[in-house]
Amino acid sequence: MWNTDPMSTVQSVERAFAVLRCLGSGPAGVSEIAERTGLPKSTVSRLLGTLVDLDAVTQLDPNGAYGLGELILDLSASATPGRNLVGTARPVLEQLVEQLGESAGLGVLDGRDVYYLDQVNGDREVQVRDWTGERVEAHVGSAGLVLLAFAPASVLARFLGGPLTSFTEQTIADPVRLNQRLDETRRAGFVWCFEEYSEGLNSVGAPISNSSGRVVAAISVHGPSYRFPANGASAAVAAAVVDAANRITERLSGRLDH
Amino acid sequence: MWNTDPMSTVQSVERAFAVLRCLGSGPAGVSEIAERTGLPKSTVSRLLGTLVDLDAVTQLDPNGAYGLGELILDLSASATPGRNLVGTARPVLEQLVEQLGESAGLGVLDGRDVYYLDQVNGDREVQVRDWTGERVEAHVGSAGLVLLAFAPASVLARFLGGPLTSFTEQTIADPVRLNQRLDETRRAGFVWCFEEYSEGLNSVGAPISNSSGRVVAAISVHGPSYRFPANGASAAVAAAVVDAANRITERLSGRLDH
DNA sequence: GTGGCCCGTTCCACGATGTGGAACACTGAC
DNA sequence: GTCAGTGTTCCACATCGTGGAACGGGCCAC
Repeated sequence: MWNTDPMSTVQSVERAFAVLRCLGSGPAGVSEIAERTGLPKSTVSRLLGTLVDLDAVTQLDPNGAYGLGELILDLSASATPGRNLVGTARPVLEQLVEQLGESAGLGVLDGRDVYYLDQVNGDREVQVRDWTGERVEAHVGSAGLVLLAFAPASVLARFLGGPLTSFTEQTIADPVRLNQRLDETRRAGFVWCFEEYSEGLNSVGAPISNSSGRVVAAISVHGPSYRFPANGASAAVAAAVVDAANRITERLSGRLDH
Repeated sequence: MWNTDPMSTVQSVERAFAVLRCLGSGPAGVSEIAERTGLPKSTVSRLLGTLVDLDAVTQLDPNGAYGLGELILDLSASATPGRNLVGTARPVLEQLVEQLGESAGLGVLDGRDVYYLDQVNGDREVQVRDWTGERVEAHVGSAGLVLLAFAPASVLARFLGGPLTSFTEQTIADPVRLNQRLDETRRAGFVWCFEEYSEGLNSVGAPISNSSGRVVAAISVHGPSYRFPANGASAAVAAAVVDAANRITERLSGRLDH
């Protein structure tokens, strides 16, 4: 490894990528990777364990070969120009806001929080403030609930084993009740939140999947509880949000571009 | 981060992937990534620098946003089932061997060496032995020369700045002459080696590109110098090898599968 | 023009983390 | 059963990654 950079680099990261590059040629075992990279077997084994944890690598059979994992495909979907999440979702959010009259946002799961990547605001005088760049605990918002509902079982188990903060009297902070709710969310494909994060704030969220079929983001529409959802309109609103999410999903997988 | 693994993982690698996942949502700057990952800006900057070095990340503008780099696309081409290099190349190598009667191999650049991933052997009594799983310094074989010729300028500069071993009287171990030779190789799209690694061993190599257009491997055909290439046959043999390499290239990009 | 705020980059003392040799468990061939 | 190969795990230790702080640059308001 010839490092001509004036600034030092992180050796462990370089080594991990050396391992990944080996796997880029096809499945390989610990010994072959060790031979090719010049690293000790124990180091390779530990790096592979880390990469498996991250889903960047998958173990093809126990005590056997490793191959590249789903995360690489996930990331590559975004590395393709024109296919990044924020840019793809933006026009769809704009249409949704025009259709429903309320603000719409885009969020991703980040640790125990939803991180809001983008938001398109309605033009009413009373509206939900912009959350772009902010984070909220995942269990108190519709985007977060959707992301939890479709998260891998290990992620969800960890989340439910951690602290659940109550923000209002409506917050569901009991892990058993929350887990049941996530079951329902998975079945319905969307979820409504009624004043669980903040008094007077309602929202509905639906999942966005990438080209591998993994839920990687969620959109939500939120408004003041005194008018959102309008009486009898919650099913239609939810359907519009699910439809918008599905459109983003299809754009991410490239089907609508052909 | 909830690590339920009995064995520890490599924190630096996890952090690097946390950064990559942020960029999976769209371009972002150091401060945003720092906010989202909870890491200090200096750590994020250094990780990004490392990832840029590795081509996993690209800096979209100086003092600005970063995005995912080509390496992710490179890797994803192999993560897609049925698209790994060795499996894709194998049948083409078999046809080539049947056509030319000599052994054909597949190699990748690995440090200063070619690493031979696969080889299909001819059925003659006198043949070149199998090099699968072995490595040879890149400048003494046709596969290695092709890989050097099409390597990024920084990789080539480093290589030429390092020691060049002579194996035979024919070996070109002078960096200036070698560099000229690589120019010619780039123009021709293939290269012949005559007894430069071992007396009595000739070979011809051509590059394989992935779907991003990067040269990621090379194939070579090698035989005993007393019969390979046959008199007046070098151009036809080279053309067959280039044609086979191009077929592999097209299969890797998925065009022939449609 | 100046100052404040933001951005990303670089430095360096130090301790936290990654290391790699060795032991271990498993598998398959003879 | 033995041996040679595989991949996994452990742990003392030293090397490497860290993060606060300084820095330079750009932008905007006054």
